[in-house]
Amino acid sequence: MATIKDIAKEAGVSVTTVSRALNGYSDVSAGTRKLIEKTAQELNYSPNTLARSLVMNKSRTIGLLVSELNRSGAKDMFTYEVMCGINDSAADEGYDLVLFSTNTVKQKQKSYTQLCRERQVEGVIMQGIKMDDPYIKEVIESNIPCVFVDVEVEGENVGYVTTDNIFGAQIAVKHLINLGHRNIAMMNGHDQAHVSAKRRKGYERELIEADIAVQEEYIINGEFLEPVAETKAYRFLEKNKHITAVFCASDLMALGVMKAATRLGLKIPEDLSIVGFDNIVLSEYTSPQLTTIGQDKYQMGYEAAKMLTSMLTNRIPTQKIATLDNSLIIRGTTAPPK
Amino acid sequence: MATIKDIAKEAGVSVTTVSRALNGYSDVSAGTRKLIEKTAQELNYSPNTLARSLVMNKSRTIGLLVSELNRSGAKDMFTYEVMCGINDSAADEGYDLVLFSTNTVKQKQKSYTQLCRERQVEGVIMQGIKMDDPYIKEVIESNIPCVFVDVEVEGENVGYVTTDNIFGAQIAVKHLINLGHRNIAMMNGHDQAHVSAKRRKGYERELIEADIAVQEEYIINGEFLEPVAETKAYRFLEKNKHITAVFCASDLMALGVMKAATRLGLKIPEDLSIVGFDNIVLSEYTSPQLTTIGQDKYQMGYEAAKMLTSMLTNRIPTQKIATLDNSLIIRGTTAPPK
DNA sequence: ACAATAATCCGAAACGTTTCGGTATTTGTT
DNA sequence: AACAAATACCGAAACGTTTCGGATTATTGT
Repeated sequence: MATIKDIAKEAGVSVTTVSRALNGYSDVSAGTRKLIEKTAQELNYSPNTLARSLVMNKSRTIGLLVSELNRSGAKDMFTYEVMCGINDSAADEGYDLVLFSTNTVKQKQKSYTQLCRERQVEGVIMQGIKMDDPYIKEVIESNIPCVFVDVEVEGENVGYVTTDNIFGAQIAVKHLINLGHRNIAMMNGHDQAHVSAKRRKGYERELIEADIAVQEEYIINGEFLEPVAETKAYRFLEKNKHITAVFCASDLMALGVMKAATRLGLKIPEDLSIVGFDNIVLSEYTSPQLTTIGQDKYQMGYEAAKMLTSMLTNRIPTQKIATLDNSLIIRGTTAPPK
Repeated sequence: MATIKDIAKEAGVSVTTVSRALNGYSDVSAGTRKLIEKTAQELNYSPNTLARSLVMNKSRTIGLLVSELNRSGAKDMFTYEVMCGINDSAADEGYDLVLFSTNTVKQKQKSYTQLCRERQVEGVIMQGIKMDDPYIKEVIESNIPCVFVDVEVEGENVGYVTTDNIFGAQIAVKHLINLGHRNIAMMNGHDQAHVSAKRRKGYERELIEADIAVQEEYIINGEFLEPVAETKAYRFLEKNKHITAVFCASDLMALGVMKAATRLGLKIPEDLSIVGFDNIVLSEYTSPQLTTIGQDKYQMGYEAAKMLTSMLTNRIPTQKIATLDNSLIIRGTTAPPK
């Protein structure tokens, strides 16, 4: 509980000098600096960041806003891995991380700007937020720097990091086409996810390139949820026996499709090929192992935090978009059609 | 950026009155309160928590110290799920959460007390820390309230939440014995984990109860890591063909054992029964699905945060130990021996 | 009508820092 | 020797809040 005052008194100097000595300013002699450092050590001093932040108007804190940070995120470890990256990067740059967990209820009570100002964060990273979330508009209007993960929003102080979702979807579908598939369905996420639109575009683009007609009814909305995907896939596959492959916008939904296929007595990959998206941990443990599009979630988090901190420190305009690579990981759920 | 001063000026009252009005004190008339609230609204005021914390000497912030918050935690979602519980509970009580991620390198540079004081946290929750971690001693000595997850440490301001690890291990082993197994090995975690000692004790106790001799060489150290468990299990099972079951101190290690068994041509569960511990998400996706001891990780987190906040608010001594239930989840990796 | 009490309000200090502007001392220059 | 410049230090204000003690006015009981 020793303060800078205590040190000043003990060392017989002013608080100004203590502050300047401890912060490495040049206008303090080597002798007094040594003395001050010694007494600081003795008194077991550690600075009060609150006071510092207050006067400097800089908290060196960034907010991490995860929409619905909850157990359902436990299956795809997406959130967690991104968070690890953010955490490491923030630590590297000397920023603290404070967790904002909101849900729709809380959002109604408190505006985004209020939330940020109350907790005095310098910037925020947003993850898992839907495109129609009211916070997005607020973020763009506010002058608090923000970077989104997997939502393509831009603005004066707003950037995002994502992977090339169109490309990812294209290589997934191309893989299926190369294997000889022609009747390829898509299990997409809900409409309000940015990645859904992109992945769908990639799917369609690749089909057109191979001269395969895009059939609206082959695109199913699985809401990014495993059970929903399973139910929808069951009904769909039951009716559409000619479908030989399905591209899923997420691994989790792919798991649902696999379950549905199994229930229908379809052998994977002989009767039905499946490719997912995300390369979640689980995808290696299904049998057969899931063919999927891999993206480096940790790196996404790392880049997001890096972008934000650079926005915070530089006045020169920072790169506000980062598109990371993704790649096809061929495993056991894809094979030529019979 | 409106402050309490701006409101005072605008409303024509003193800052004292504004503060007291906004904080619901009684010595302000209904009229002025209305006025102040209105102008606060108009100026889009939000309080500066830094200033508040500084003067009140309360930050309403709790630190979450996760040792090595990194990608390796991605497989068992343990950390993540506990965190969700902590987060929810902290939010319920009106506390903010700041992430401390440390590793052994950083710990050498900065003491625990320094870390806490710098970030002005009122208390901390520790997770995934080893028994020989130097921070533990510091925690007990310091007067900063702390609760551990899965480490049984007690002190004036220190509590912990865990599940009944001895009991869990006992019901796991009892299940194997009831199936008819007699030669049961144990894949334990590293010595520095508190849960290792407990689970081992449960294992031994149950064997003794069934009049089976405890063989030291049947207890293997898999370091809580899947690849280590796999290697060790391979060597062990190769030499000890009479072993018909192995109890693992974690699901992750159980996965390793399963892989080793498969490589040795052992059929699960016909040739080898396996039971894990934790009930991680993955355990449902192996084939066959893993029989394991389930514990509610979310609840552990929730209880931990609840305990901490109650320590923080009450001066009356709080319950400092919480032991949660766990239960046997029978799935596909256990069967009678041939 | 008068004191006692209640109801409202406010000034100023405090929390622990940083930093602007300034002063005193020493050194360097001619 | 006189002056400029560099060096080492410090006082006080500022950041935005809370809160103690007091001050002013209105209400009450007799």
